[in-house]
Amino acid sequence: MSLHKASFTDAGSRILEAAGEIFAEEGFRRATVRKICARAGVNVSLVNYHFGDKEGLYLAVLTHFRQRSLEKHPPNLGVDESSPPEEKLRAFVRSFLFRILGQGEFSWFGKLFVREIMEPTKAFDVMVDEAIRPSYSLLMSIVAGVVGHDTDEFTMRLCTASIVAQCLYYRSSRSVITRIIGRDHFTIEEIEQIASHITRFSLEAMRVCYDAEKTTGSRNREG
Amino acid sequence: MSLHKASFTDAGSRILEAAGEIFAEEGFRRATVRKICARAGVNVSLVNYHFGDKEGLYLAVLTHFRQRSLEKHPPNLGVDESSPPEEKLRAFVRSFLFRILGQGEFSWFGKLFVREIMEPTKAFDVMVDEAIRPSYSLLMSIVAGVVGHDTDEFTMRLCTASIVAQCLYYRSSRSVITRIIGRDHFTIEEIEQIASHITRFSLEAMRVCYDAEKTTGSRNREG
DNA sequence: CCTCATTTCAAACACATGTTTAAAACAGGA
DNA sequence: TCCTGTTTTAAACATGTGTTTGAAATGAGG
Repeated sequence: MSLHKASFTDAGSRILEAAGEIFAEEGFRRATVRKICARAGVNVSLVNYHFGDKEGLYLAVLTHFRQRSLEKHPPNLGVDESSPPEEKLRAFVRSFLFRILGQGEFSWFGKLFVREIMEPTKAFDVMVDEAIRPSYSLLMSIVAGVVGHDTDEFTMRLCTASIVAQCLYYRSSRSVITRIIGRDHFTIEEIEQIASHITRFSLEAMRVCYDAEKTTGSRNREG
Repeated sequence: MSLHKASFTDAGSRILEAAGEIFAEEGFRRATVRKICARAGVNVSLVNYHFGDKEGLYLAVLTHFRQRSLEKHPPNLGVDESSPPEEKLRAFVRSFLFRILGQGEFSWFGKLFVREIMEPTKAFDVMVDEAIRPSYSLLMSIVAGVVGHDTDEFTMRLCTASIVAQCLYYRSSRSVITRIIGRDHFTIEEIEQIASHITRFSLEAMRVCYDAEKTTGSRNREG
């Protein structure tokens, strides 16, 4: 309160707040500075005064809301280094889904994360270094724990891709999901269900497909 | 030849050809009629003369290239109604991937298909009726064949989503894939490998997760 | 060769949108 | 109160882009 809310009273912060929501909702290109400033209740020229240009504002939004997202949904909440890979995978998928499917400011960075993958902007390099590559690395290490660290890299990449793909789908393809369920957002229970499905689906697939193929039964099968 | 190539000598058809490529590459919004007309080598005003407006051109492109795509990569090539669901799934995934990852005019509709899901335009309704819903229905019937027709609909939707998601990923997330493999297109061999992975991954996942669940009867979705 | 409908073109128009500008409002200190 | 630097504002500006327009080119029929 003392810092977060109070800091959103001056123009720069109000713009940041409005921009976070609108960029997340409509993407960098579709979002107009006029709409952002209208929502912030300030004059259009203030984004140039405070952030240089529209792109500067976008970068400021990214760095500002990254913290919020990660501190709310840490990528491995509730697990430690010694946890079995099944637990780690479940934690990863859950955290990832809540970060991109949640509502409010804690989800804005996640939504921008997905947007940047689907339609990169000039901030793509920054996003890769700060968020995309770390996420993929973490997931790939979890995958390695499931299929065995001696599995060839190409196979691990395919598995990692399959898991990320399933998560991204529920955000990037929400147009067709909206058609089916009639809403454009998920309840917490639905997100949990989706997380469970993706975890279980992927875990069993990896075990049967790749783990078994190598050592044929030497690996653990709990869960 | 008599019809296809010859028809691309007049202005309208040259525009259609150029628009197919540019819309597929850049999407409806980013694509400019000036760029399309420049590539077609005609005056800007001709898209309005022949197609009414930019949107009319887009619709014409969709209906025109849909045939091309489907006749080149039929959704169940090489299988018939009596084939086992595994074969059907493999055929579906292969066909789907080639339609969206291939090169040249046969892939343009597939790429527009993906774009329309990621960022719908006014043509979304048409796309849903003519392509998206048929694809999902076909895949869901295949899924039903794998997990059993008495599986509850929600579970089948989750599995269908997991499969579609993996396919869409390789088109919609090509920005990060390009970062990894250094190219922005796939060879035929790579597409075949991806198709094999997705098929096997999904098949085993569905068998272990849900087919088994039915026979043992007790497994359920936990939180 | 002339006529007229169709097609094509260069130019202009309309509008949205990012940015700049010059003046006004404001805030803190002497 | 006055001064000065900062912040905010309304208006104008620059540019990209879809569309329209009026004239020129084209081509089939007589």
